[in-house]
Amino acid sequence: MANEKKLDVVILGLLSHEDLSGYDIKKRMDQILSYFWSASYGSIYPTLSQLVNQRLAEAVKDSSNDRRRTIYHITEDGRKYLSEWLQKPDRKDDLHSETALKVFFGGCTDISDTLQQIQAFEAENKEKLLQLKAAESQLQNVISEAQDHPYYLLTVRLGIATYSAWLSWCHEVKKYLKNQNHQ
Amino acid sequence: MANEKKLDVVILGLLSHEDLSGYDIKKRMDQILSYFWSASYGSIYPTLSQLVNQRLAEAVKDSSNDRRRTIYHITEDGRKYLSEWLQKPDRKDDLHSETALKVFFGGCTDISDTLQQIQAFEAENKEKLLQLKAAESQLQNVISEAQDHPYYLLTVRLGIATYSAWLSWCHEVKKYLKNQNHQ
DNA sequence: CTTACCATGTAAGGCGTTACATGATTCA
DNA sequence: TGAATCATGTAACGCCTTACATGGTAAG
Repeated sequence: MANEKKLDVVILGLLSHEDLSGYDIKKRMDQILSYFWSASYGSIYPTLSQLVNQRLAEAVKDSSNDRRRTIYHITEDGRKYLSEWLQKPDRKDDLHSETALKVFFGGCTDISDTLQQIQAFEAENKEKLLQLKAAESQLQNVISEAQDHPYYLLTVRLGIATYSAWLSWCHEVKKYLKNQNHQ
Repeated sequence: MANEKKLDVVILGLLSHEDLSGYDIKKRMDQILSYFWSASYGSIYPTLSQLVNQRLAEAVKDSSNDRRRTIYHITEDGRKYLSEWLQKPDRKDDLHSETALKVFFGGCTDISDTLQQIQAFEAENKEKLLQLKAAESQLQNVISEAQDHPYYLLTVRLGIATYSAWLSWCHEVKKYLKNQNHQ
């Protein structure tokens, strides 16, 4: 099958800007990609070894630091591989939503249960929206300083658009459920 | 680990309305859950066996038809299990977006490549939005006929909200990229 | 008669998480 | 000196998809 695994290109993408350790990569992913991509150490380190085996990245010892630390550097082949992936028309965009599932099957439980789920979902979305708006402001201040910043900003805007839409939906669901509850 | 697998409750949810075969379940999921949940036969059939082993569902032979066909019926334990899951506060809502990834790393390739990705993404979203709006109209016509319809409608509204937001984002990205291209 | 759809199921293998294991360094 | 953070890695295990295997029925 065409490779379903995308962690390799995500890592190459991060390495295309700067050399990073496995630990750094995890941090970057948690900070800036987390709302539409995630990975654990248990997949990051093996993928890094694999990238080295395929000559898409090189392991470089970090001499600037006492700590045991391996930083990785993207190779020319790695850049080519990344760029080919960016040109491939295959894309998959999946939403896996347990909240949607719990609303969908809401008829099987009390309205108050579904209402609680929605309120929790709403709170999470508000929190994430705040974070993304903070990131947006920061990026707008430094937009001209690096070539990649406009792309980061566009991605943040996707997050903002998505969470805003979900928040509106939460209002709609709450309104409906509360109305039902009082009848 | 707390069970990550949710296919069992999805199937129980579908069985809570009507008895279904594995084949029916797949069809239902493709038709009405596909934009926020999916599954293949390779996971549906084993999960059905497992539900029977756990006494959450029963296998019933279908006598109304010549064809070999096993339909499944939810048990009281199954309903209890579903309802407990609906009350549990744990929820996970994940967006896995390769389009976002391709925009994020857009600086590593030509603007025209990213533009193409966005145009394809836009076309897919328009298509899905049309489908959901058709589903919305249908549901609004029969809203009072079954207790679950309002919940289905709310879920469809989530899809509409999400795809509309993504379409607006596509416009924004296109505008930015085209502007860059002409400078 | 052949295409499309109905219908079920298994095996191989990929992908990823969690838990575990280990140990250094920094800061209070 | 103890907690937090830096840092890497493996093993077990779970979940899921794809591909394969099989065969019936309806409609044109």
